Amino acid sequence: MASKRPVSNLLGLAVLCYLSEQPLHPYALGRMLRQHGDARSIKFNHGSLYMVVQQLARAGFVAEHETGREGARPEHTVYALTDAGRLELTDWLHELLGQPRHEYPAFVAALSLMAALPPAEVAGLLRNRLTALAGQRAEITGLIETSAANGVPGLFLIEEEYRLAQLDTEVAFTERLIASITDPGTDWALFWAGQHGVPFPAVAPAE
Amino acid sequence: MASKRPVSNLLGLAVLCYLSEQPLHPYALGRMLRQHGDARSIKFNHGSLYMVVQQLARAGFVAEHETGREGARPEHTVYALTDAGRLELTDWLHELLGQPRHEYPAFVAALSLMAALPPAEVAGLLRNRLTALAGQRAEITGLIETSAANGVPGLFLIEEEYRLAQLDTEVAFTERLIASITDPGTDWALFWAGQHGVPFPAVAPAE
DNA sequence: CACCTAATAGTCAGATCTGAATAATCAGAG
DNA sequence: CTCTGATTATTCAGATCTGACTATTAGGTG
Repeated sequence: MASKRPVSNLLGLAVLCYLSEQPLHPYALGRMLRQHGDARSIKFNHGSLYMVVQQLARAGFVAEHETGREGARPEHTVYALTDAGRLELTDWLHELLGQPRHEYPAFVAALSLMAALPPAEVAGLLRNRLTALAGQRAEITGLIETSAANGVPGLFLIEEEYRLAQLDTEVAFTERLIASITDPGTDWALFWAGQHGVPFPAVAPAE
Repeated sequence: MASKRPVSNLLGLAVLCYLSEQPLHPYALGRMLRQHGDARSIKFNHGSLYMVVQQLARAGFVAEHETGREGARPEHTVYALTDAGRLELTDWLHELLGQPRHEYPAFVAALSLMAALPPAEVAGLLRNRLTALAGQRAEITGLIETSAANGVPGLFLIEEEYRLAQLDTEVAFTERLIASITDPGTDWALFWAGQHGVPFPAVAPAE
């Protein structure tokens, strides 16, 4: 389903969204993304933007609106949303909001392979992680507070609230994990210690 | 930092990890990944595997060990970890465990753009999401239980525990969000309703 | 024993992404 | 008034990824 979309890059969704307001040229789209803070939620890359707009145009979701220049600035091409584009926008949002998709965060990968390091080392690294997470947390709460103070409605900060919630969960999980590793009472701490040097035992998998 | 690595694909990390045990050929690596359940944590693609092994070889992290055949099966090339590869493995794991990196989950993107849909629609979609999340939750708990019953040590299931924690947080967040949307008492519900038709107001950003 | 399905092993064209480069203009320092 | 650095606007080569394709063999079924 997800891969059946002619444009899969989420940057494309943002483009459709902004163009649903008014026609714009790629560079202006990039500016909006940065100003609105949506670049924090959607991976933004100057090059990719032009790429994605091109893809959207090929798929018929956007069309060249006019090509001109403003003042003495370089020439630019303004794109506008098509009807197909408007449909794609709502359909895409429906999919993303309605059905969770399996994802692959880097930390999950690291957790699944961490047995390759000795336990004490992992515990130390996780402690470093905790301080870095505290920094991230401060950044987000700061952003939320200053935004609220500037009168930005809460509606435009939900993604940060979500991130904050996930962050707190990660902190709690990491603390528990460190405790499990350092506490010699748990069963797998000794298993791990015994195992080391042979990181992956031939354990029969579930199925 | 992260982008300075000659091989950035996390599949490469898994390859280094498995090869730290014993030399293997790409197809066998893929089998391990699936059997160990690590394919749930690391995006796995048949084609990418050969790609990544090639990249690792070019970077000097793995080297051709021998090339032969087993039984009447097609010929295959076995790769082994080099010293540089072993260093890269530990360094990479250190980075991933020690420092969180900013990521871009699809749901975050959707949240930041959901204002483009009318609030009632979003609430309905989020309710769908909740049932799907319950399904995912059941899948994970099932996997953890059967694995534990089969004697797989907890150490090899932490990534699922992490996912579970994040999932629960997402459920709680989604429930709260639905409540905020449907409750007419919140400030931004009416803001949203009033705003619709003009999805993105010209709100002055924080900085 | 003929047939079908699944597993084994790998290749490759085409799509996509990234980061760097280009080039012009504006705003402010000195 | 000229130099510097930031902003505007876009392009593109090279790296990377994906999904589909080839080809062989093992194992089971009727």
